[in-house]
Amino acid sequence: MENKEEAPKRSLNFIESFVEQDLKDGKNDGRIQTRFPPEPNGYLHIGHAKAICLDFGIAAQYGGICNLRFDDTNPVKEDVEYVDSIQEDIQWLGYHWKNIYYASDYFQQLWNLAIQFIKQGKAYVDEQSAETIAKQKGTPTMPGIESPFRNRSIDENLELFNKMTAGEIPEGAMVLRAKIDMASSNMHFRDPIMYRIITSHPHHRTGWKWKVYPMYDYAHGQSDYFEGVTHSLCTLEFEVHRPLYDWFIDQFKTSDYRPRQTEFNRLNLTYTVMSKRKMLQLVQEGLVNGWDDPRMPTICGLRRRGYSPESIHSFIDKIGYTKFEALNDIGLLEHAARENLNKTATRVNAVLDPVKLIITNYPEGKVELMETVNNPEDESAGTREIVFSRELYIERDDFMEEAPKKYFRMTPGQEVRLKSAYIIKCTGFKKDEANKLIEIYAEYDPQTKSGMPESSRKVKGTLHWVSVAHSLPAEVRLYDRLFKVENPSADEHDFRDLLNPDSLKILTKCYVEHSLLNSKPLDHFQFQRIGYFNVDTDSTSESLVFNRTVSLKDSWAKEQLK
RNA sequence: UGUCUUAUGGUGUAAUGGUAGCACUGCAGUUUCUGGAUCUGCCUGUCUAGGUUCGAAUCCUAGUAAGACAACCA
Repeated sequence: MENKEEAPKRSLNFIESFVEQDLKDGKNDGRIQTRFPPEPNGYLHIGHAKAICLDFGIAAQYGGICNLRFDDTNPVKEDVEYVDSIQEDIQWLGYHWKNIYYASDYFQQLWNLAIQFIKQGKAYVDEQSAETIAKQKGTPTMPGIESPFRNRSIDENLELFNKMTAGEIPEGAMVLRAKIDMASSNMHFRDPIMYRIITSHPHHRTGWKWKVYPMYDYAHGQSDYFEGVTHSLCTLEFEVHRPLYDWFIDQFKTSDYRPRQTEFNRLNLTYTVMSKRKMLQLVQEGLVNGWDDPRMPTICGLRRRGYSPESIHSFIDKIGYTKFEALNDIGLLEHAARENLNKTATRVNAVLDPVKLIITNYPEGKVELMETVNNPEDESAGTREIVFSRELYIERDDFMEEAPKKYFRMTPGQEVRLKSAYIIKCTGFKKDEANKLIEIYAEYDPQTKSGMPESSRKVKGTLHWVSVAHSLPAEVRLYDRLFKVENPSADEHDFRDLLNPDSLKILTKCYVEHSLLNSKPLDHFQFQRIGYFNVDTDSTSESLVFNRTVSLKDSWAKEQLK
């Protein structure tokens, strides 16, 4: 008899439930197809990662496909620069699209369909100004009024739309509008604009070919339809667009197939901003050092900061998908990073704020190779050797002239362990005229080398260290949250006034162990007792630069706050 | 004086009419050659009022609060 333990059933989120129900109902011949539809007008951020995980994840989970489709219907804002970075970021996250499409692939098809709308009396050319059209639109609580051009003849509409298309009409002079209902309680039904004229900018793919460009509401749903998308997943703010999404498709669909739009909550993170506009401002005004500044919530920023794709997945998995507009604690993202890096990062020694420690009874000129484990959480990571000598650097924080009772580190008369080396006892120290500590003295016990029986002696504190003569100088960049307040977007002040002045501290006089000489940009490490760090893209073997991804939890720091 | 949507511990999220659970945070302890990690325990919750039901976080009604919608942006 097998005693099979029932697999713990992970509960489905509401979108998975919809998909499973659709599958059960046999909709769309049992096909599952999604798409990730970024506009190539900016860099992807962690909010997009949430959408990416859902779009690609649902497809993978239910044996469907997910395409990447660039929603490139506004040449004024879009650029190939973004097309490339978006692809790179998606791949870095570990996803593979079935096809790459562009909304611009459908320009002709969309245009043909627009002609059909005109011929059916469902669209008309309006030649009022943008201001007039806006005014006539009414407000959410007041109905709009109809355009005087609303009822012109089909022939006239056809002729004018052709002129628009041919570039004979100046930008802004005319638009094509769907003829729906100016009194609808849904603003989007008040004769939405389908096409506008843009002659001032070339499109990044079609050049100067088109003079008219479709608007989102018309282009997006129809592109979904043309592609065979079954589940069109987007964020909550598109909820009010859904009836229009459905309306357009109802006007021309010829079979049972139809894409279904479902909205989920977007990702909001504490202590940061996620809006493209604000991020662009931070970059353009030099408040951060570019889109990939490790403090930015962009995918490239997180990558450079040292977040792994796994930790991002894990984070997104933890926050879930609902219809509740939440504000997620960035602490959870940091937790996900620690959880992942704890299992994977090689432990190394780095001293960020060095002070010299001299082992007075250790022979001058002698060196020993000490074996140390690369990762106690992963035996397969193996061991390596590090160099021990008479003169070491330790952390300035790890010494106190007069220490409180709970201080387990170096203080005169107290024993500490040097990680992977010897137990030592502090015998003295030296200060300069300015009363600044410059040297610490200690004696080692030769019988306590790691691995020897005496080394199992109980010692409260263990310190990390590097050998003065064998360590490498390095620059270390310490990052903290970008903003001082939890929710900068909800604050009454300008978000730029809320930036955390201490979000970046650059330490230039650090020493790291010699093995880091061979490290490559983006390699992850744990600097023992300090935190998780990775090699910055600025780093070279002549001049090492590390970024702090996230600190280790520090219960001593907490203790001190009491 | 509109339409749509949402409301479960400090935060996020489950429970699909039947014991309100999980994760993060916090606190206490265990353990440790990282004051890390591990392990254990604890604190804290169904917006309000009615109704339906043997039974409601869940269904209904009404409130309250929050969000979205009035770009020739997506």
